[in-house]
Amino acid sequence: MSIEKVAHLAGVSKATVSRVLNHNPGVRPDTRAKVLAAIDICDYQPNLLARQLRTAQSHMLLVLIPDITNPFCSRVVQGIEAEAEAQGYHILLCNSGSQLRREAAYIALLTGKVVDGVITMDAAACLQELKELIGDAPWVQCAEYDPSIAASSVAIDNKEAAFETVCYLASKGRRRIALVNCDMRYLYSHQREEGYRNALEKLDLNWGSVAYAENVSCDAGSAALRELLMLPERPDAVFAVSDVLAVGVIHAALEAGLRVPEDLAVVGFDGINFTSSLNPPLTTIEQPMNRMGARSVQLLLNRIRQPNSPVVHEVLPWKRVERASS
Amino acid sequence: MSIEKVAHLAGVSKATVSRVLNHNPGVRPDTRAKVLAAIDICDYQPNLLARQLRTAQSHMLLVLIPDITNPFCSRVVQGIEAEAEAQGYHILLCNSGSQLRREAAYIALLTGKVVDGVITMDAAACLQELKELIGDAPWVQCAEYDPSIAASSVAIDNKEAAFETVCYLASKGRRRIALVNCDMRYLYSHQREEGYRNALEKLDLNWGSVAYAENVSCDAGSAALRELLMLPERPDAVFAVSDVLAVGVIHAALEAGLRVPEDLAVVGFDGINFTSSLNPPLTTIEQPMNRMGARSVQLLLNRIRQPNSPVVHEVLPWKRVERASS
DNA sequence: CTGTTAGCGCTTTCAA
DNA sequence: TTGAAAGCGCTAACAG
Repeated sequence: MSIEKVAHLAGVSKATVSRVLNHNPGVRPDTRAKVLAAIDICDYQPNLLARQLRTAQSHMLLVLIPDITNPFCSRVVQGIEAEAEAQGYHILLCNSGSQLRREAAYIALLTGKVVDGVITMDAAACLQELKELIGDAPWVQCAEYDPSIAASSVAIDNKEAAFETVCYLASKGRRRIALVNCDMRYLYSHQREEGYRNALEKLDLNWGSVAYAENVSCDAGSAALRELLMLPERPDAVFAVSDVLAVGVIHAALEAGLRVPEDLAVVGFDGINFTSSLNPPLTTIEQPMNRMGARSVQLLLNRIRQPNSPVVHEVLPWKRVERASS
Repeated sequence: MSIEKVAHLAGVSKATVSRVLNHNPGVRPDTRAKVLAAIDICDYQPNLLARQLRTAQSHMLLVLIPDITNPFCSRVVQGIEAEAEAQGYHILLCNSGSQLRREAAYIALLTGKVVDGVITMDAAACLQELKELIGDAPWVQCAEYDPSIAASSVAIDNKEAAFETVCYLASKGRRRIALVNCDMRYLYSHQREEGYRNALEKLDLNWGSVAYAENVSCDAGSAALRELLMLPERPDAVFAVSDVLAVGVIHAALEAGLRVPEDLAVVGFDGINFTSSLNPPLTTIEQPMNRMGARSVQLLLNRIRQPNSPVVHEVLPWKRVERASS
């Protein structure tokens, strides 16, 4: 089932079979027909490895994600996959848990020519180490990026989104607005906290408080709220930097006998699917997850096709989705 | 940076470099040292494509999933990925949306030797078509399988789980137990419905009703409940074949002014993460998602390493997790 | 329009 | 213990 057998069967040379396979013009119709018939008759499947080795491109993209079970990540991956497929590329997934050892194993595939480029979603704090491994292979940083690294990025304006969210809550009459943040390895946690603080200042709100969740899970969100509820003056609104945390916040609030939104307004971040089916439905800042993924692929392919195309830092729009929780 | 350059630099032959690379015994220590030094000096990275072509194995596994944003799927993928990595394999992800065209493009990588085997999570109804494409390449069916296909499978006993769940609800005093099912392309939807009906019969419950959700989403779950609430006699319990549907059921129930569980008990299926942070927390039938993924990898590797090892249909245990919704 | 030939970079006999 | 040489299956000059 190699190209040579097909050539024999069709009574032509390997080169001609190759031409037919690659839709090369300049093959006489009847020759083409002979070849096609031979291919059909022996159910020939080209060995893609050999082709990739020869052409020095694999049409595969590596995607490094900290946690595929995080709904935000999986939606972005969906966008990546769809766009990659549309452009004739396949994706190789590494669910890294942000463990450098696992990532290194996958990045060896990059240097080993098994993939043509890489998209990362790792926390900004890991990016310098990744830089060491990736070198200057084609690379796009998605959602999280390190401004000092010369690789393109796709993200939203987190500072602005956070600023506007606090203003929104204030406009609803809230005066004690707390932030539920996660750990500071993420660029977004810095940026959203900065937006939060700027807004408090701008609005002359003298009450402010930040609780840090141990990780991005519902339980950690609940724990963060319980912490806030122990304050001498309780918050009347919570802005959580992720929907998953917000789910935990609402859960703990109801458990503590508070009404949402009457006693405590809650706003989340990301716009993952099921938040509209919570009780109450969650107000959130929606990120264009599919588009972030798709755009990352486009920038990466630009880079792959024209290695010295400029690095770009793309900022995509976000959107507030108002629901009953605020 | 080819193996040849390294050989030159070290003053040995390509073969020797290859031996060192593959930790082949029978290389004199000082020769090895020379080679290692040369590798280091020119920062050599082996071309994995060439190696794969030569050895005729890629150490890559293809994973076909209908929807990566479905939390059940992403948890299984997590298990697959972890086990694959532990065994020195990488995974290539196809988020197919159950579109045969997309799957075919990925399966070409199987026949094209880019991957060594495939794990599918597609609905049973698609499996015969996939069989055509996959032929007799190493294949494991995960969660969904077609008993008539000669490929191994990993799943739970859905009929039993559904049967027991209805008995459990009945033991809590429920008498009008409805089923919220999804479309019947899935094997599990048949099996769980069968278990449900068997239990009604066994328990002499003469009230029974099934609502079919259009797809596996919260909204579809809500719609299904609304349908059930229009019945002359309303259910006092709902068993949903997926947690995502159950979230929608609870949402619609509360919206309709019902109390959960007082007026309506709700049980879900799968055991995805955030259901314990709902209000009320969801009772569910937990599937061993990580383990299902991991076991699939093991069976697949058995098959890859010993092509005529027997086909096995593995049945894993499930577990009821009782929470406040029932 | 088609065939011949030379590799892509690696592993693996077979000899020495 | 090491080297020479063949070849995995394909594509891409270069001739004809």
